[in-house]
Amino acid sequence: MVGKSPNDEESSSASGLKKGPWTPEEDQKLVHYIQRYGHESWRALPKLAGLNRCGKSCRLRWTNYLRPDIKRGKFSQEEEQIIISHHSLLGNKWSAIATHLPGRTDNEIKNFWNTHLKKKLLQMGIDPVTHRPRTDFNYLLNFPQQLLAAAVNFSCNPMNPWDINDFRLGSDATQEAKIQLLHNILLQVLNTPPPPPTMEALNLLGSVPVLVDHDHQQQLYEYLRLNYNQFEEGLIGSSPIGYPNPSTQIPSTFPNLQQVNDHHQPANSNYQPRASSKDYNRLFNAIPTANSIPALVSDCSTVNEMESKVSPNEISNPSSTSTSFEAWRELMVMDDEAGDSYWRDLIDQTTSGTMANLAVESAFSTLNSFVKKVILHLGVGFV
DNA sequence: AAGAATAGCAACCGCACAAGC
DNA sequence: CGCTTGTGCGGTTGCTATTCT
Repeated sequence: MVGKSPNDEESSSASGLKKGPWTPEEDQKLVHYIQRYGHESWRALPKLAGLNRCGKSCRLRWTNYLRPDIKRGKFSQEEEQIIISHHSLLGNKWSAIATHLPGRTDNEIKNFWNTHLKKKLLQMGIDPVTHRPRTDFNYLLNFPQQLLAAAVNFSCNPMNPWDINDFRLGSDATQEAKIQLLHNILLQVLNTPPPPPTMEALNLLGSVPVLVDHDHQQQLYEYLRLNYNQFEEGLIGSSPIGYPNPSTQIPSTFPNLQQVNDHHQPANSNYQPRASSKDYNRLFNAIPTANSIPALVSDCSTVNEMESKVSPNEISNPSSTSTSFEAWRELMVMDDEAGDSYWRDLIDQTTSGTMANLAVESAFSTLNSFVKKVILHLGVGFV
C-alpha cells in the first residue's frame, strides 16, 4: 500500500503526547496560533503552538470543533431531511453529506445519524442501510401504531394504498381498519389446516367481541365454527399427532383458559396447549348477544381502562408473559387519535412527503407478512 | 437516595489514498 | 518509482449527563 504507515508517530500511544479531552487553554493556544499563522503543516503546528499534542489531534480539534464557521446546536428538520435523502444516495459518505450542510462536520453528522436518525428510520419501518421497507417483522410487534396506520390506509383505499391523502382519517376509518385487519388474520387462520390454534390463540379470539361490532363478530365466529366443523368432519387436514389433548386439562370456565391452563403445563417450555372442540364450544357459547356488547374499545385509551369497563366474563385474559399478545392487544385498543396524530406529525414534518411515503410503503408492504407472523405466533401451522 | 443502565457526544484509532518530493 | 506527508473516512471508545430501577 502507498501511504502512511499505521505505526506513524501520530498514532503511537507511546509517544508521550497528550490524548483525551481538550482543555480551554489548549483550545485557546490552537485557535490563537491558527488565526495568526494558519495551518500549513499540521505536523509542525503543535510544537510551534506550544501544544503537547499530535498534529492529527490538532487538526481534528480544529476541523470538528474550533473552526469559526462551525454551526452548533440541534439539527433542524430541513437538515434532517437533507441528511436522510443524501444518505440514501451516498451511504455513509459523511464528508460528502457534510458538503450539503454548511457549518456541520462529517463527525457531527455521523454521530447524529447513529444516535437519532437511524433509530427514527427503524421505528418507521425503514431499513437505515437500504432506505427500503424493513423485511423483518418483529419490530411491528413493538410498534403497533405503524401497523394500524397501514391497516387504516388499506381499509380506506385498498386499490391505491399509497395515496398519502388517505392518512387524514377519522376514527370511523380506524375502527374499520381494525376490523379489516382482524378479518385478514382470521381468514388466514380459518384457511389454514390443523393443528388447531393454541389456547393462547383461542383466548385472543375470546376477546374479539369487545373489539368489533356485533355483525362482524358474528361473521367471524361463523367462519370459525364452519372451519372447525370441517376439521371435525375430516374435510380439511387431519388431526395432529403428538399434541396433548387439552380438553382433559381445561376447566369448564371460559374464557380464562390460558390463565388456568398455565398451572397444568408440563415443564417443557416449548409446550403450547392446543384447543379442542370443547374449547371451541366454550368460545361459541361465550359470544355475547347484541345488547350485551360493551362499548367499542376506541372509547378507551388504555388496556387497563378497557378491562375496567368490560366484565371479566366478557374478555379473555391472555398470558401476561406473552409479549406478542400484549402488543396485539395494544394494537387493537390503541387510541385512534394517537395513531392519527403520529402520521399527521410525520407528514407535517416532511417537506416533500418523501419520508412519509417511504413509511407508508414500508408499513403497508409488511402488513400481509405480519399477518402470517401473527398466525405463527398464534401457534397455527401456516401454508 | 443511590447504583445501574442508557443516551449523547467528543475524540481517538487505524486504514486508505492523493500529491509532492 | 518509492517514500513522506497531509488529509479523508468510518468505526470505536470513553466520558458525562440523564433516566431508570
